[in-house]
Amino acid sequence: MAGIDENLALNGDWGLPSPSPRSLFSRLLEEDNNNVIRPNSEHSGSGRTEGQDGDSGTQLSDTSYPTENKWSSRGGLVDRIAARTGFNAPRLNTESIRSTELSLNSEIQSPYLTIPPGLSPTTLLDSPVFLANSLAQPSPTTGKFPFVSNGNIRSTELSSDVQEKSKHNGFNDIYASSFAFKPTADSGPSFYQGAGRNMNTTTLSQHSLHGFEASVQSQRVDAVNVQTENKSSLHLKAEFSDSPPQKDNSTQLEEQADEEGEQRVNGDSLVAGVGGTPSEDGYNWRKYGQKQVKGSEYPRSYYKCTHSNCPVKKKVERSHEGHITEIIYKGAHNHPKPPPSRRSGIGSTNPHADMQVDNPEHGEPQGGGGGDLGWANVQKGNIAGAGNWKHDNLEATSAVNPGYGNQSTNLQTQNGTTHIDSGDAVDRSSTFSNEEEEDDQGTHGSVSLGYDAEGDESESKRRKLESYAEMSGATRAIREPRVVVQTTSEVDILDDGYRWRKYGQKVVKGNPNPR
DNA sequence: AGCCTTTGACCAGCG
DNA sequence: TCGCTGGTCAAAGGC
Repeated sequence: MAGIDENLALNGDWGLPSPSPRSLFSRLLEEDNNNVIRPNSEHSGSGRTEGQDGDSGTQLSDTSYPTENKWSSRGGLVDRIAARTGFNAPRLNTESIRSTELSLNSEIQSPYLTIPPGLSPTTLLDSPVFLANSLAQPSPTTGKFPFVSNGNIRSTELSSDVQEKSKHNGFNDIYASSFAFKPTADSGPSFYQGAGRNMNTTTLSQHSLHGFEASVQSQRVDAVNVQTENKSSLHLKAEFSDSPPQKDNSTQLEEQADEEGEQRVNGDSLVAGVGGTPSEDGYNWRKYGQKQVKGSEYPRSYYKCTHSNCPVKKKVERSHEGHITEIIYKGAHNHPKPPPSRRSGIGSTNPHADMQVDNPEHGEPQGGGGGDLGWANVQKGNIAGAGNWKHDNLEATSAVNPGYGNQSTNLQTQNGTTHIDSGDAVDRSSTFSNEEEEDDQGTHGSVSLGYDAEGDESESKRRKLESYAEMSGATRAIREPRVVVQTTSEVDILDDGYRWRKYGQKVVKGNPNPR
């Protein structure tokens, strides 16, 4: 939506804006700002922190040179846009991170991303995107998990919470350690390791979202995709923190494949678990249909929550291998999670379940809402929304849990990269990905997911799938230590808490995207 | 016996 | 109006 337009505008940035119109730029910038803000304002009203906005504004004013201005003010945004459009996403300097990280954590050594102290997960969270998300609702995507029931979680809170909770929640780990991809993983790792395939996305219910709808659509991550809704956050955590993207361990991979999770880990995961098996996400699902969807490589399964009167449905696409490539949740549960005991054993084994259970709140959000029935998809969701899915509701695809709240987020991590898409209508999605993905996702990125979706759901899916496939494939193996953050929206992650000024752009050989 | 999955058919929306 | 596509229904069968 607006985001897209904005993006477009931003895109213009990539190219040199015609010099002529400073005013034009400024205007664009302003618009962008507005847009950026908008999402928040629109959705939640909470938008970014004033500071950010204000800053941007100042910068804008400052920018006498269009290009610089843009960058200065929105470098991040631009990048994001670029990312969306397919341009490279800004990269985080992992080196610095590593160093710091290393000092902190020996394990983190992995070439993968680690978030340096300077960059705290918090900052990331704080990033506009996250903020939005946070504002919106806690979601894995946002990085804010619904630890807080309401979801009004601020990055700061999150960060703090995360840290504190990290122990409890994988999610925390994610942030905290987060983004540190360890090759080894170990431990938890299974999540990641796997390689993930993709996870799913979860969507936040926008309605709930105040503003942010972050939906992440499917992300394919080699490493892991995590889609989570509120609850799913847990999954995310696990994935992130735990999973070393690369790793792969075949077993892990498989597990991951299940990725989703944590649940899967034990259970079957994703497939079975999250998506497939209902229970894995803590809820009981009944499959009521399966169909090959055009544009989708894999058949889509339709599930309904077996709880009486619970309107929640989910669509799960699984690869032949059984890995879930995409999960879309529709609606919010209007009931607490059933005891794990039930079938799949999900409960018992599933961390998710536990988590969820533990965090009823998470679940509830939606529920509270009573659920919104609408699909919250970021991916397709809104966009599609027009079509199949309702706007109001977000369609979220989450690999993990659809829990209550419609929040959905997808985290995809590819081998080394993690994509986080949050798709709100607005876009607050950010993706961390390897370059490879960038391409695809760039366009797609969170953007693609949500936004792209606007254009084509199918495409977004395809992209996802493709990327996914790619990820799983060779790409995975090849990881670069670097982390690319793609932000779909202006607001996004670029804002890593730091302000960036673009001081140059160059086409690098071998890289279609200007650097 | 109950629940779930499978699968073909039906329906609705959209171009 | 037709065709395409996605979502849902419901019978049959399995666990």
